[in-house]
Parts: sequence; C-alpha cells; structure tokens
Amino acid sequence: MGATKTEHFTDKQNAIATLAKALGHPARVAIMEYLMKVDTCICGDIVNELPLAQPTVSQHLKELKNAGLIKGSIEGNAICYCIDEKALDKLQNYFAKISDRLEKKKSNCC
Amino acid sequence: MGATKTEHFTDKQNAIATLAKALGHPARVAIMEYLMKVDTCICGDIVNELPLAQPTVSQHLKELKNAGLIKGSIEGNAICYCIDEKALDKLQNYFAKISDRLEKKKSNCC
DNA sequence: TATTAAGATTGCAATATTACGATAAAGATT
DNA sequence: AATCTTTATCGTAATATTGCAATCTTAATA
Repeated sequence: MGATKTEHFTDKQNAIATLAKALGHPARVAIMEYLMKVDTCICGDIVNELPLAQPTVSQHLKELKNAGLIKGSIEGNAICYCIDEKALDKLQNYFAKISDRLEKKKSNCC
Repeated sequence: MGATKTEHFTDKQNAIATLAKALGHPARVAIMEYLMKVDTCICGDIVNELPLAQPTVSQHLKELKNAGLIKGSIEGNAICYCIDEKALDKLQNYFAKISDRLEKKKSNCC
C-alpha cells in the first residue's frame, strides 16, 4: 500500500488535508514564512535562505505550488514567487470555524 | 535519504509542520471533524465511522495523539477520545496571524 | 474462569517522501 | 557565440507512510 484512499473522504476533507500536508514539512513552513517576511514577491534568493540543496528547495517549491499555497511567475531568467492568499484564507477560515465551535461546547467532557 | 532535516529549522517551524503533517491525511481530518461533530468525547465508535480497517484507524489515532491534536483516556474497556484544544488554538493563531499580515501588505506585487 | 469486546501492536507489502548529485533548459551577460 | 545565472528535471538511495491481516492485551461479562 502506501497510497492514501482519498476516494473515501469528502472533497473538503481532501482539500484541507492537501493544504495541511503541504505545510507538513519545516522547510515548506520556512519558505512560506520567508515569503511573508520580505515585503514583495521574491525572485531568486529562496535557495540561499534555506539550509538545503537547490534541487531539494526546488522540489519543495513545486509542492507548495501544486497545493496552491504559492504562485510563481517567470521574470526574465529568474522566477518570482509569492503567497497565494486564497489558500491561506481557506486554512484560516477552517481553523477559525473549528476554534469557534470548540469555544461554544467547552467543558462537555474530559 | 527520506528523513526530514528538522535540526535546520526553528522549533516553531517544526511545531507547525508537525501539526500540519498530522492533518495532512483525509482520514485524520475526518476523525477530527467527527470528534467535533459529536458533542462529547467519544468512546469507541470511531472505527465504525471510517472506511478503513481497525488497525489503520488505530494508527491514525496514534499519530493525532502524538502530534497533540487529540487526547485519549481509558474508560473501562473502551477509550475516550477528544480534541485537544491547545493544539488547535496554536494552528488557529498561526493562520490568523498570517492572514492578518497578508491583509496589511496587500497588493505589493504580483 | 471461559468468552467476548475494544483497542493496540506486530509484521509486511506497496507506495510516497526527502534529499541530493548530475544534468538540462532558458534567458542574461560578456 | 561562449559563458554565466537561475531554476527545473532526472535518477537514485534512504527513509517514511499507508493499509491491513494476524495477533496480543486488557477489561467486561456470562
């Protein structure tokens, strides 16, 4: 095995899992935080920020892009990356909703 | 390789990555949502809710527990599971902060 | 005390992820 | 055109994850 049985779950559950999984590696969290820190999109430079080899970083960027967490646009011979707010809004919304619900039913048990 | 180089990243980045990774599988998202939906801690019953075999569910529960997302207490011969709010608060806080920051620096590029 | 029931653990096969060296692709620079 | 720079891709090794059948553990119950 080793393959996730996505077909048994709802689209929403799969969507959240995909986003969460993309952030499930510290290098990718670090990339997101770096893109946040600098005020603009970043062309180049990301590789130098991380303690990983260039192909590894490239791979992580690809995964973030596939998950929809970042966007990349070609800028001459470099590539500009920035955060895709839509995906982060989805996550923020999801956890806000959950926290809200938990707040309301506090101390029902445990 | 195959092993994440956690030592190169900050504790906070690793902590977020660990939580996110735990939610990076639709079955685990489904478990969390089920625990939310029912109003109390749940003893038993979780296996029947999921389209996966008992050992698989048990493993997913273990991972959620290791990540700190749920708590489990022994209740006779069954086990009561419920959400650990602290972990969810951490996630909610994190994404709220990020969304906030993104709001402020909107349209700087791209 | 045998039996049942709920969960965990073990062991294994299939697949995925992580990491990187080598190399390729494509625009910029000389 | 030759070279440099930046990023992607390929190939591969090491490790992790997913899923389940079989089995074990522990407590409840007959």
